[in-house]
Amino acid sequence: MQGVSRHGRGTITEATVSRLPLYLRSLVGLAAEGELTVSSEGLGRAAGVNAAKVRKDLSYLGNYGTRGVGYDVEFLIYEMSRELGLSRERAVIIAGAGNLGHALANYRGFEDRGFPVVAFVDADPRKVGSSVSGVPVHGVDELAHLVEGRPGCIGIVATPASGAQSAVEAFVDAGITSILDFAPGLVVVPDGVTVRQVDLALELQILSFYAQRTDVGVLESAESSSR
Amino acid sequence: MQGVSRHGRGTITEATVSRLPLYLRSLVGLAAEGELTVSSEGLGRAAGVNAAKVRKDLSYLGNYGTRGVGYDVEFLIYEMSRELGLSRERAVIIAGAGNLGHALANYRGFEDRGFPVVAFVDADPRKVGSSVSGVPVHGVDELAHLVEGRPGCIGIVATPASGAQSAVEAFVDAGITSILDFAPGLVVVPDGVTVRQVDLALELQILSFYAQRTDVGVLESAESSSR
DNA sequence: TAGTGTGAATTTCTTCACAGCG
DNA sequence: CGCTGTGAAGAAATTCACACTA
Repeated sequence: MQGVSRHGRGTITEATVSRLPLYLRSLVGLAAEGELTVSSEGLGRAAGVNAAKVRKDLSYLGNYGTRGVGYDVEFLIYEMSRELGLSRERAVIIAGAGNLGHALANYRGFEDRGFPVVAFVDADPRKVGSSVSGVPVHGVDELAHLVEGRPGCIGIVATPASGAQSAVEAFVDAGITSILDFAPGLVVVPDGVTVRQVDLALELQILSFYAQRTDVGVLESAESSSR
Repeated sequence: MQGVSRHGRGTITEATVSRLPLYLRSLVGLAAEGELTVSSEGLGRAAGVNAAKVRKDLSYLGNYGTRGVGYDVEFLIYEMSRELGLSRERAVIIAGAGNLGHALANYRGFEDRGFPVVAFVDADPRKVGSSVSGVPVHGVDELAHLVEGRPGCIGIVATPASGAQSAVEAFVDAGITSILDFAPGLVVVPDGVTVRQVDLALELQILSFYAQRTDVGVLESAESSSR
């Protein structure tokens, strides 16, 4: 992909965008420790990223550093939050009030970071009207109404795989353009809609690949001491 | 990173490794629909990847295709499973028997895809000895014993952020080298240990960035019909 | 003929290295 | 001097395009 065009200077690439939240997380930590400024070196150490990359990434946001000193922690938090669209809260609506949905609704980390879970929607009429950890369960037909007055809210798909495509379509029809999808399988969306998929079993399979290499290494080292 | 060296032909790159499970998922779906062979075009469509990339990725595994025909679905499933180290089950141990841990233990998708959740470990002595959805909760000190006789098993960190580093260390000390980490924050591991981090709030922040671009577009299109 | 396998071209991402500023 | 900001170099990943073959 070719980078995301922007208001200010040139473009921010995908790779950079996906690291900004990482920096933000680290900066908040540094601020909590009372640090007033931080160098690219220091921020890199905190975020697990090398210093040159930090500088290049931050340079996309503007010239916020001071040569010989570093970056002002609070100021950078402010600018980065703005860039990430975190200046205001974004409501989260979860499709699928099952196990995973419950866990997500209970997860404090969302609300804490400005993403309050405001509602479930579920296709099962028996669940509609109930409420889970204080979050009400609505019918899918109420989605448009839920989105109203909550511009820029985010949808989470926590349905079984079979329900994912229709959940996504319901979100899109209701005007939601940012979706986090936990269901395995391909979903098709129109242009202008962003979907990020988190497939947990798929993560385990990737780990399995690397684990196997270790397995082999262990077996090998029983015979020789090869790497 | 520089690619993962291999037994057979050259190397498989990181990017390719992370797509293999995607192909596998699609192939299993195709097999269930009774497809016997599939072209790179068809597999790409099913996996959401372009055909040239599919061919290049698969060529790392070997010359498994037939010109003019495509790939044998069952055979490719077999070879890919082997490559991913899925020929045998890999037990999963979850650190942290909280909300998220519960949801993960209940998630059928793990067991179904060859990753049975065999145990929790938790630092809270009040939880030790109990069991959640049929999965027993052990003390951290029992970890080494749990890993014994389960080579190549995988650890999942589902603790609060504050407990993540020590959970990871406990896993590593017990001989686990593949870890899926749901806690936000940097964890440090020795060489030879693979950690994949899934930070849910971070995913939402990335979505927020793209959502903001849409927001702006909406505001703009109230004045002009740009875009 | 349809579709693989792969060199070569292209694009994207990372890292280097250093001029220049506070 | 210390550290940013950035061109330029390098590496990795993607895409093109086509020779080749079952």
